[in-house]
Amino acid sequence: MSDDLQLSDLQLAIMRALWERGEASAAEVQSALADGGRDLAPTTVSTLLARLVKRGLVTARREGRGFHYLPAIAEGEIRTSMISRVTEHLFDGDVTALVSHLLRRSEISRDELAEVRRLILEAERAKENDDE
Amino acid sequence: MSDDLQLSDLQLAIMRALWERGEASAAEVQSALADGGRDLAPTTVSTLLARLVKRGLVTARREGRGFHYLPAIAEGEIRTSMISRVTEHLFDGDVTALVSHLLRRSEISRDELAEVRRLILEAERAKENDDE
DNA sequence: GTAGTTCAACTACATCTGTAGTTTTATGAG
DNA sequence: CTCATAAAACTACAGATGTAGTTGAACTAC
Repeated sequence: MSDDLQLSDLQLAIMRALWERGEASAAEVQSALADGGRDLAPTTVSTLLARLVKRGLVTARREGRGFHYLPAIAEGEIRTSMISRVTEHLFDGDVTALVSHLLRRSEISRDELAEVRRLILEAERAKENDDE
Repeated sequence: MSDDLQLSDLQLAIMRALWERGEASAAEVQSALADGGRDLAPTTVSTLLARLVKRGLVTARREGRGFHYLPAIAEGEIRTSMISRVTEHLFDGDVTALVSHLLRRSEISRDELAEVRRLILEAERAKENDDE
Protein backbone atom coordinates (compact mmCIF):
# COMPACT_ATOMS: atom_id res chain seq x y z
CA MET A 1 0.00 0.00 0.00
CA SER A 2 1.05 3.50 -0.91
CA ASP A 3 3.17 3.84 -4.02
CA ASP A 4 5.32 6.41 -2.35
CA LEU A 5 3.65 9.49 -3.70
CA GLN A 6 5.91 12.36 -2.89
CA LEU A 7 5.07 15.77 -4.27
CA SER A 8 7.09 18.94 -4.32
CA ASP A 9 5.69 22.10 -2.79
CA LEU A 10 4.68 23.47 -6.13
CA GLN A 11 3.04 20.24 -7.19
CA LEU A 12 1.18 20.20 -3.92
CA ALA A 13 0.02 23.76 -4.41
CA ILE A 14 -1.45 22.74 -7.73
CA MET A 15 -3.13 19.66 -6.33
CA ARG A 16 -4.57 21.74 -3.53
CA ALA A 17 -6.08 24.14 -6.02
CA LEU A 18 -7.71 21.20 -7.74
CA TRP A 19 -8.88 19.53 -4.55
CA GLU A 20 -10.46 22.75 -3.36
CA ARG A 21 -12.29 23.28 -6.60
CA GLY A 22 -13.01 19.73 -7.66
CA GLU A 23 -11.74 20.67 -11.08
CA ALA A 24 -10.31 23.71 -12.79
CA SER A 25 -8.87 25.07 -16.01
CA ALA A 26 -5.19 25.84 -16.31
CA ALA A 27 -6.00 29.54 -16.08
CA GLU A 28 -7.92 29.01 -12.86
CA VAL A 29 -5.06 27.09 -11.35
CA GLN A 30 -2.73 29.85 -12.44
CA SER A 31 -4.83 32.46 -10.65
CA ALA A 32 -5.11 30.32 -7.58
CA LEU A 33 -1.35 30.05 -7.40
CA ALA A 34 -0.92 33.75 -8.02
CA ASP A 35 -3.30 34.44 -5.14
CA GLY A 36 -1.14 32.23 -3.01
CA GLY A 37 1.90 34.29 -3.92
CA ARG A 38 3.34 32.15 -6.70
CA ASP A 39 2.94 34.15 -9.81
CA LEU A 40 3.99 31.83 -12.58
CA ALA A 41 3.64 32.21 -16.32
CA PRO A 42 0.50 30.51 -17.64
CA THR A 43 2.61 28.21 -19.76
CA THR A 44 4.51 27.14 -16.69
CA VAL A 45 1.33 26.08 -14.98
CA SER A 46 0.23 24.21 -18.08
CA THR A 47 3.52 22.38 -18.19
CA LEU A 48 3.20 21.38 -14.56
CA LEU A 49 -0.35 20.19 -15.10
CA ALA A 50 0.69 18.18 -18.12
CA ARG A 51 3.37 16.49 -16.08
CA LEU A 52 0.94 15.63 -13.34
CA VAL A 53 -1.41 14.17 -15.94
CA LYS A 54 1.41 12.09 -17.36
CA ARG A 55 2.17 10.87 -13.88
CA GLY A 56 -1.44 9.87 -13.39
CA LEU A 57 -2.19 12.22 -10.50
CA VAL A 58 -4.46 14.46 -12.51
CA THR A 59 -7.01 13.77 -15.23
CA ALA A 60 -7.62 16.14 -18.12
CA ARG A 61 -11.07 16.43 -19.62
CA ARG A 62 -11.88 18.37 -22.74
CA GLU A 63 -14.15 21.24 -21.84
CA GLY A 64 -15.14 23.37 -24.80
CA ARG A 65 -12.14 25.32 -26.02
CA GLY A 66 -9.65 23.96 -23.51
CA PHE A 67 -9.26 21.44 -20.75
CA HIS A 68 -10.41 21.02 -17.24
CA TYR A 69 -8.13 19.25 -14.84
CA LEU A 70 -9.34 17.09 -12.01
CA PRO A 71 -7.43 15.40 -9.26
CA ALA A 72 -7.04 11.68 -9.86
CA ILE A 73 -5.98 10.99 -6.31
CA ALA A 74 -7.46 11.93 -2.95
CA GLU A 75 -5.85 14.46 -0.69
CA GLY A 76 -5.89 11.97 2.17
CA GLU A 77 -3.84 9.55 0.18
CA ILE A 78 -1.14 12.08 -0.49
CA ARG A 79 -1.17 13.15 3.10
CA THR A 80 -0.79 9.60 4.31
CA SER A 81 1.99 8.89 1.92
CA MET A 82 3.94 12.04 2.65
CA ILE A 83 3.58 11.74 6.39
CA SER A 84 4.64 8.13 6.22
CA ARG A 85 7.80 9.18 4.57
CA VAL A 86 8.60 11.75 7.23
CA THR A 87 7.75 9.34 10.02
CA GLU A 88 9.84 6.64 8.45
CA HIS A 89 12.94 8.56 7.59
CA LEU A 90 12.98 11.11 10.35
CA PHE A 91 11.63 9.15 13.31
CA ASP A 92 12.33 5.57 12.36
CA GLY A 93 8.65 4.94 11.95
CA ASP A 94 7.87 5.93 15.51
CA VAL A 95 4.67 7.98 15.34
CA THR A 96 4.93 8.71 19.02
CA ALA A 97 8.28 10.36 18.53
CA LEU A 98 6.80 12.50 15.80
CA VAL A 99 3.95 13.66 18.00
CA SER A 100 6.38 14.27 20.80
CA HIS A 101 8.41 16.47 18.53
CA LEU A 102 5.32 18.36 17.45
CA LEU A 103 4.35 19.04 21.03
CA ARG A 104 7.76 20.22 22.06
CA ARG A 105 9.06 22.12 19.07
CA SER A 106 6.10 23.66 17.37
CA GLU A 107 4.57 26.78 18.63
CA ILE A 108 1.49 24.96 19.69
CA SER A 109 -1.09 27.01 21.50
CA ARG A 110 -3.03 26.08 24.62
CA ASP A 111 -6.17 25.76 22.54
CA GLU A 112 -4.52 23.49 20.07
CA LEU A 113 -3.23 21.36 22.88
CA ALA A 114 -6.70 21.02 24.29
CA GLU A 115 -8.02 20.10 20.89
CA VAL A 116 -5.35 17.50 20.46
CA ARG A 117 -6.18 16.03 23.85
CA ARG A 118 -9.79 15.76 22.79
CA LEU A 119 -8.71 13.97 19.64
CA ILE A 120 -6.65 11.49 21.59
CA LEU A 121 -9.41 10.61 23.97
CA GLU A 122 -11.73 10.19 21.05
CA ALA A 123 -9.27 7.94 19.27
CA GLU A 124 -8.88 5.86 22.40
CA ARG A 125 -12.62 5.40 22.67
CA ALA A 126 -12.73 4.39 19.03
CA LYS A 127 -9.99 1.84 19.59
CA GLU A 128 -11.89 0.34 22.52
CA ASN A 129 -14.95 -0.46 20.44
CA ASP A 130 -12.70 -2.10 18.00
CA ASP A 131 -11.53 -5.46 19.27
CA GLU A 132 -8.52 -5.30 17.04
CA MET B 1 13.98 31.07 11.53
CA SER B 2 14.50 27.86 9.62
CA ASP B 3 16.16 28.26 6.24
CA ASP B 4 13.91 25.65 4.74
CA LEU B 5 16.18 22.69 5.02
CA GLN B 6 14.65 19.96 3.01
CA LEU B 7 16.58 16.75 2.50
CA SER B 8 15.92 13.82 0.24
CA ASP B 9 15.62 10.34 1.68
CA LEU B 10 19.13 9.46 0.69
CA GLN B 11 20.56 12.66 2.09
CA LEU B 12 18.68 11.99 5.29
CA ALA B 13 20.04 8.47 5.48
CA ILE B 14 23.53 9.88 5.29
CA MET B 15 22.87 12.52 7.91
CA ARG B 16 21.40 9.88 10.17
CA ALA B 17 24.52 7.81 9.86
CA LEU B 18 26.54 10.83 10.90
CA TRP B 19 24.23 11.82 13.73
CA GLU B 20 24.31 8.32 15.14
CA ARG B 21 28.09 8.19 15.07
CA GLY B 22 28.99 11.77 15.74
CA GLU B 23 31.38 11.56 12.83
CA ALA B 24 32.44 8.98 10.28
CA SER B 25 34.63 8.29 7.27
CA ALA B 26 33.10 7.93 3.84
CA ALA B 27 33.68 4.19 4.04
CA GLU B 28 31.83 3.99 7.34
CA VAL B 29 28.90 5.88 5.93
CA GLN B 30 28.96 3.58 2.94
CA SER B 31 28.72 0.51 5.21
CA ALA B 32 26.01 2.08 7.29
CA LEU B 33 23.93 2.66 4.18
CA ALA B 34 24.63 -0.84 2.93
CA ASP B 35 23.40 -2.21 6.25
CA GLY B 36 20.27 -0.19 5.78
CA GLY B 37 19.72 -1.79 2.40
CA ARG B 38 21.19 0.90 0.16
CA ASP B 39 24.26 -0.59 -1.34
CA LEU B 40 25.90 2.25 -3.20
CA ALA B 41 29.32 2.47 -4.77
CA PRO B 42 31.86 4.08 -2.46
CA THR B 43 32.39 6.87 -4.94
CA THR B 44 28.68 7.58 -4.90
CA VAL B 45 28.71 8.05 -1.17
CA SER B 46 31.72 10.32 -1.44
CA THR B 47 29.95 12.42 -4.02
CA LEU B 48 26.92 12.76 -1.80
CA LEU B 49 29.05 13.71 1.18
CA ALA B 50 30.92 16.29 -0.86
CA ARG B 51 27.64 17.83 -1.91
CA LEU B 52 26.44 18.01 1.67
CA VAL B 53 29.70 19.66 2.66
CA LYS B 54 29.29 22.19 -0.12
CA ARG B 55 25.81 22.88 1.12
CA GLY B 56 27.10 23.45 4.62
CA LEU B 57 25.23 20.60 6.29
CA VAL B 58 28.33 18.53 6.89
CA THR B 59 31.88 19.42 7.87
CA ALA B 60 34.89 17.53 6.61
CA ARG B 61 37.94 17.18 8.79
CA ARG B 62 41.22 15.72 7.62
CA GLU B 63 41.90 12.54 9.56
CA GLY B 64 45.15 10.83 8.59
CA ARG B 65 44.84 9.37 5.10
CA GLY B 66 41.32 10.56 4.43
CA PHE B 67 38.51 12.61 5.85
CA HIS B 68 36.04 12.36 8.63
CA TYR B 69 32.66 13.89 8.12
CA LEU B 70 30.63 15.42 10.89
CA PRO B 71 27.12 16.81 10.88
CA ALA B 72 27.07 20.58 10.84
CA ILE B 73 23.42 20.77 11.77
CA ALA B 74 21.39 19.16 14.52
CA GLU B 75 18.89 16.44 13.85
CA GLY B 76 16.21 18.41 15.66
CA GLU B 77 16.64 21.32 13.34
CA ILE B 78 16.11 19.18 10.26
CA ARG B 79 13.13 17.53 11.87
CA THR B 80 11.58 20.86 12.71
CA SER B 81 12.16 22.22 9.28
CA MET B 82 10.85 19.18 7.45
CA ILE B 83 7.79 18.82 9.62
CA SER B 84 7.06 22.51 9.22
CA ARG B 85 6.99 22.05 5.54
CA VAL B 86 4.54 19.17 5.73
CA THR B 87 2.35 21.00 8.20
CA GLU B 88 2.40 24.12 6.10
CA HIS B 89 1.75 22.65 2.68
CA LEU B 90 -0.39 19.70 3.59
CA PHE B 91 -2.44 21.02 6.49
CA ASP B 92 -2.29 24.77 6.01
CA GLY B 93 -0.17 25.09 9.10
CA ASP B 94 -2.74 23.46 11.32
CA VAL B 95 -0.81 21.17 13.65
CA THR B 96 -4.03 19.86 15.09
CA ALA B 97 -5.12 18.66 11.70
CA LEU B 98 -1.83 16.85 11.30
CA VAL B 99 -2.19 15.08 14.61
CA SER B 100 -5.76 14.26 13.77
CA HIS B 101 -4.61 12.66 10.56
CA LEU B 102 -1.95 10.70 12.39
CA LEU B 103 -4.49 9.34 14.82
CA ARG B 104 -6.97 8.34 12.18
CA ARG B 105 -4.84 7.11 9.32
CA SER B 106 -1.75 5.61 10.77
CA GLU B 107 -1.75 2.18 12.15
CA ILE B 108 -1.30 3.49 15.62
CA SER B 109 -1.38 0.93 18.38
CA ARG B 110 -3.18 1.13 21.67
CA ASP B 111 0.13 1.47 23.46
CA GLU B 112 1.22 4.28 21.22
CA LEU B 113 -2.07 6.02 21.83
CA ALA B 114 -1.57 5.80 25.56
CA GLU B 115 1.92 7.14 25.21
CA VAL B 116 0.71 10.03 23.12
CA ARG B 117 -1.95 10.79 25.70
CA ARG B 118 0.73 10.90 28.36
CA LEU B 119 2.74 13.30 26.21
CA ILE B 120 -0.21 15.59 25.78
CA LEU B 121 -0.97 15.80 29.46
CA GLU B 122 2.67 16.48 30.13
CA ALA B 123 2.75 19.21 27.51
CA GLU B 124 -0.34 20.76 29.03
CA ARG B 125 1.25 20.79 32.46
CA ALA B 126 4.34 22.40 30.98
CA LYS B 127 2.21 25.07 29.33
CA GLU B 128 0.48 25.84 32.62
CA ASN B 129 3.71 26.69 34.42
CA ASP B 130 4.52 28.94 31.58
CA ASP B 131 2.52 32.13 31.76
CA GLU B 132 2.72 32.61 28.05
C1' DG C 1 -13.74 34.12 -44.28
C1' DT C 2 -9.88 36.66 -42.26
C1' DA C 3 -7.67 38.19 -38.25
C1' DG C 4 -7.09 38.17 -33.46
C1' DT C 5 -7.06 35.56 -29.30
C1' DT C 6 -6.52 31.74 -26.45
C1' DC C 7 -4.98 27.37 -25.28
C1' DA C 8 -2.40 23.17 -25.62
C1' DA C 9 1.73 20.99 -27.40
C1' DC C 10 6.36 21.08 -28.04
C1' DT C 11 10.95 22.65 -27.08
C1' DA C 12 14.46 24.53 -24.06
C1' DC C 13 17.35 25.08 -20.37
C1' DA C 14 19.37 25.40 -15.60
C1' DT C 15 19.57 23.06 -11.26
C1' DC C 16 19.32 19.14 -8.12
C1' DT C 17 19.63 14.37 -7.35
C1' DG C 18 21.07 9.55 -7.78
C1' DT C 19 24.51 6.99 -9.60
C1' DA C 20 29.15 5.84 -10.77
C1' DG C 21 33.60 5.84 -13.65
C1' DT C 22 38.26 8.00 -14.20
C1' DT C 23 42.09 10.66 -12.66
C1' DT C 24 45.08 12.34 -9.33
C1' DT C 25 47.33 12.36 -5.08
C1' DA C 26 49.15 10.97 -0.87
C1' DT C 27 50.64 7.31 2.01
C1' DG C 28 52.32 3.10 3.57
C1' DA C 29 55.06 -1.26 2.31
C1' DG C 30 59.07 -2.91 0.95
C1' DC D 1 63.13 5.58 -3.31
C1' DT D 2 59.64 3.20 -5.95
C1' DC D 3 55.33 0.88 -6.28
C1' DA D 4 50.84 -0.37 -4.89
C1' DT D 5 46.79 1.18 -2.83
C1' DA D 6 43.25 3.83 -1.15
C1' DA D 7 40.82 7.81 -0.86
C1' DA D 8 39.59 12.35 -2.72
C1' DA D 9 38.67 15.16 -6.74
C1' DC D 10 36.84 15.57 -11.05
C1' DT D 11 33.84 14.26 -14.81
C1' DA D 12 29.64 12.26 -16.61
C1' DC D 13 25.05 11.36 -17.38
C1' DA D 14 20.02 10.47 -16.90
C1' DG D 15 15.78 11.84 -14.69
C1' DA D 16 12.94 15.25 -12.10
C1' DT D 17 11.79 19.91 -11.35
C1' DG D 18 11.06 24.90 -11.90
C1' DT D 19 10.65 28.05 -15.32
C1' DA D 20 9.14 29.80 -19.66
C1' DG D 21 9.31 30.75 -24.93
C1' DT D 22 7.57 29.22 -29.51
C1' DT D 23 4.46 27.02 -32.48
C1' DG D 24 0.25 25.42 -34.02
C1' DA D 25 -4.59 24.69 -33.86
C1' DA D 26 -9.21 26.12 -32.85
C1' DC D 27 -12.64 29.36 -31.72
C1' DT D 28 -14.49 34.27 -31.84
C1' DA D 29 -15.57 38.47 -33.40
C1' DC D 30 -16.13 41.08 -37.23
